[in-house]
Amino acid sequence: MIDRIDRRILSILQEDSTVPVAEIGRRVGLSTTPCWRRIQKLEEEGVIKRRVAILDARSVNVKVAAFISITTSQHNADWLAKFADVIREFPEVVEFYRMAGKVDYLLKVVVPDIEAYDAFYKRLISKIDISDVSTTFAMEEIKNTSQLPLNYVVTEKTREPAKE
Amino acid sequence: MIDRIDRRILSILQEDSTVPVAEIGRRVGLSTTPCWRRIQKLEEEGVIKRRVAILDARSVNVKVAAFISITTSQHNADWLAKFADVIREFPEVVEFYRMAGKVDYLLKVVVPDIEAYDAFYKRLISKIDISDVSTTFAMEEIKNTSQLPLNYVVTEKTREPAKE
DNA sequence: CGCGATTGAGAAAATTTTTCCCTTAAATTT
DNA sequence: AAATTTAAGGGAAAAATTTTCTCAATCGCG
Repeated sequence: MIDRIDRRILSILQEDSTVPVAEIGRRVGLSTTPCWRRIQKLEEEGVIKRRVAILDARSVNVKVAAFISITTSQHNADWLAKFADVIREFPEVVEFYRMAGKVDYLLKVVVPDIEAYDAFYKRLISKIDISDVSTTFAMEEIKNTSQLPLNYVVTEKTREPAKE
Repeated sequence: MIDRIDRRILSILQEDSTVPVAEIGRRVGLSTTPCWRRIQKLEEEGVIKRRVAILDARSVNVKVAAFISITTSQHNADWLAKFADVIREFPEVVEFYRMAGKVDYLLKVVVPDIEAYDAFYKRLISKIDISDVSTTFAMEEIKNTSQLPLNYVVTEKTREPAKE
């Protein structure tokens, strides 16, 4: 079970995973070893999934983000499995959800520009047969974070009321 | 300018930032020092924005993702600035875009369940006056990665044709 | 009360990052 | 084409950090 100290550790690592364990320990009031063990445990339990470098979209030339809403008449597991496999092949697709409601699937795609989007789109529909598609483009990215809110974490005995 | 080696380094770090510099060097055919210097440079230039821990949404009790489409009659910079500030306060909002087309803004929000979504929604509309809102829920997260495609990176002299 | 079980701490070992100094290769100037 | 600067790589050593090991304190509970 995650406790308050774990939560603070997670908060720090979500923000910046380069801070040394000793420093994390200092901030949460622990010495290096127990702090290190907690982090280790959080990794083993899968609470921490991975540690990654976050790149600047502009620098890697993907300045345009598009959201693609897909509605399909196909609703069986096989079709979805195939669809999912195809999608996973495209590195441009950074998010992919099955949705409730009118739209069946939602994709977030990143590409350099509109032309590249069009090229991507053609490749996509050539690979898989989808009936109804609609795309909207993001003009401005106001917020985009990998940090999940930690105020809903179930800690020892008490559910905390919302508060970061 | 980013070259092929840099791109391979970025690819490795995007996937797993815990691999030692010496090992990265080995994989890209460099010794530790020049590899380390390249990484340093990529950080200074802002190509690498940060290094973070990615948490498991389930483990931190945010099992539901919702997309909120907002249409407003307000279209001036002041209103947007205020709106953006309000939104940034909510840790539940992990993405926030200004869109082209019918919908003005798109938010991605993560919460534990539908009730929590409703509570969030009430807090949101109490803080800011928005006219037209529509929410759709993700039933299944099929793909969600922080890894940007690197096939569009402009490397020395030649633009690479699409190929991961 | 005592007895595991859990959690924390300090010191030391192992690994990794970072610095320093030197060599090579490429580019630029004359 | 020679000379000179500039950029990039490499090895070894220093510094910092992670990881292991051993031991002490604390807590829950029969």
